[in-house]
Amino acid sequence: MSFKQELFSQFARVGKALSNGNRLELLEFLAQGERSVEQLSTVAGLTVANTSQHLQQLRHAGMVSCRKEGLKVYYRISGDDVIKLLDALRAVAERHVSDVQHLVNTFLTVKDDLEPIPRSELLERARDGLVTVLDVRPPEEYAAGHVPGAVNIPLQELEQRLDELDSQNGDNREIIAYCRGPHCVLAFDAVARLREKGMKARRLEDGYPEWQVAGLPVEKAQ
Amino acid sequence: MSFKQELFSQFARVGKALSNGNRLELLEFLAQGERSVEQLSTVAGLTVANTSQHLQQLRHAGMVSCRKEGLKVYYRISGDDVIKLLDALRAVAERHVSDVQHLVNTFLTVKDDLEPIPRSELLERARDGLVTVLDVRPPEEYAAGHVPGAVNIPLQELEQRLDELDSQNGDNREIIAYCRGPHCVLAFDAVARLREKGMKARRLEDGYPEWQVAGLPVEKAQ
DNA sequence: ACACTATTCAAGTGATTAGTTGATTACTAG
DNA sequence: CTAGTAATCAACTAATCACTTGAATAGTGT
Repeated sequence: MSFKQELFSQFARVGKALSNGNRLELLEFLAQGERSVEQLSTVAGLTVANTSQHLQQLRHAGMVSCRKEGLKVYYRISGDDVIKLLDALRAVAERHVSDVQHLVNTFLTVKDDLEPIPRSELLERARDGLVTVLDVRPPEEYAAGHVPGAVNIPLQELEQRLDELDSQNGDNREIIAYCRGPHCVLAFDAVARLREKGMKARRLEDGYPEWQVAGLPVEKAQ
Repeated sequence: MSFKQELFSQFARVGKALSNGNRLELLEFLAQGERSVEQLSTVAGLTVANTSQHLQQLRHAGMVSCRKEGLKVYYRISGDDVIKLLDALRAVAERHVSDVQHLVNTFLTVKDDLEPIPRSELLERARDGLVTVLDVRPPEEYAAGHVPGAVNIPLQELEQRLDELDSQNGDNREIIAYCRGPHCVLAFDAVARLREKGMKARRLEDGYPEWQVAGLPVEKAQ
């Protein structure tokens, strides 16, 4: 096999890693931060073994790295260039694949007004990795329990820590902010400030307590 | 099938297009400019039928478009975002896949003791008349577009046409060679041969497609 | 040593993919 | 109309891939 062919088939190895919808979904979740195999398997709706196999393919393509801590193995995206690659892929897909355009238009932009988003809808979208969820309460309250996958940035620190949101928020996804409850002003404020910065932001219809009481899944600091 | 899965499997369609070495090679050639199916099949060493099938897959993924003129069908990259995607793929492959690093090191950087020159720097120096720019691609590709002021001498003819370069190159100015892309071996080869002749030669960091996409000026045969 | 958990490995099945071959379509030139 | 060319289509084989299942490994807590 010639050098050229050898080289192209190595590139194709990275391409192969991107050739399966489930793997792309895993990558999207990993783009949010480090996750264990089990977390990934539940969130993607795959068996643990299957998830493990996909993760190993990604690892062989050099797109993710992992670290063992006790029983668990935590996977993470292995570099910013991988995020850039995923964004480039999305850009091509959105621009050229008409079906994607149709899907995105139907499901996203129609509902993209100023009104707050209901809990039920947030859950789906957050699980699908389509939105970034922002918890603007103080760290102690966040630690005691929060919407799964939510990023915690207290309102006072929002301006300084905008970059953190940006990095989690590759292609200007919508940010959904929530706080203590439907009459807590923290989230209103946060949305207003994010919109000033040109980001897409909306408020969750109500706050964490309502979420919890509704029996929706929560995450806690350990 | 859920919206989420639908969306990811559409993205995966683009990923699939990148999952085969022959298709990546076809894309590299198409990044130089429009090509007929037959041209592509000979250059990639595939049968015409096979090439046609690969091209159709690329078309369904929205990465190439085509145009029929008489008997021939000419394919082309369907947008700059596709070039960016290919570069992002290359970047990830280079940085993370150890085999690629090994291949590149073995075949390329050994021959490249002096650092390649970045695009931005070349533009200034060429404008100041400090360097001679050498395009070692075949004449057809050169005609379709090239770096302004570049001299076109295909690699095979380099030895015979050294005098042309000399005449353009009064006081032993530096020669900057470029070709199809950062992994195209043509420019490496050219630099090696020029150095054997005692000339000062370096390689442009990447190739014509990247130059073009970067929005830098290009020249075309009329 | 024991049970228990998170992950990986190994083997198998059905689906998908790459490539070959020969026929078919669309167009041009005589 | 006929011969010839460029590309595509259709049918097929071998290889690869996604996913499942059950067993194996590695680390924790008792």
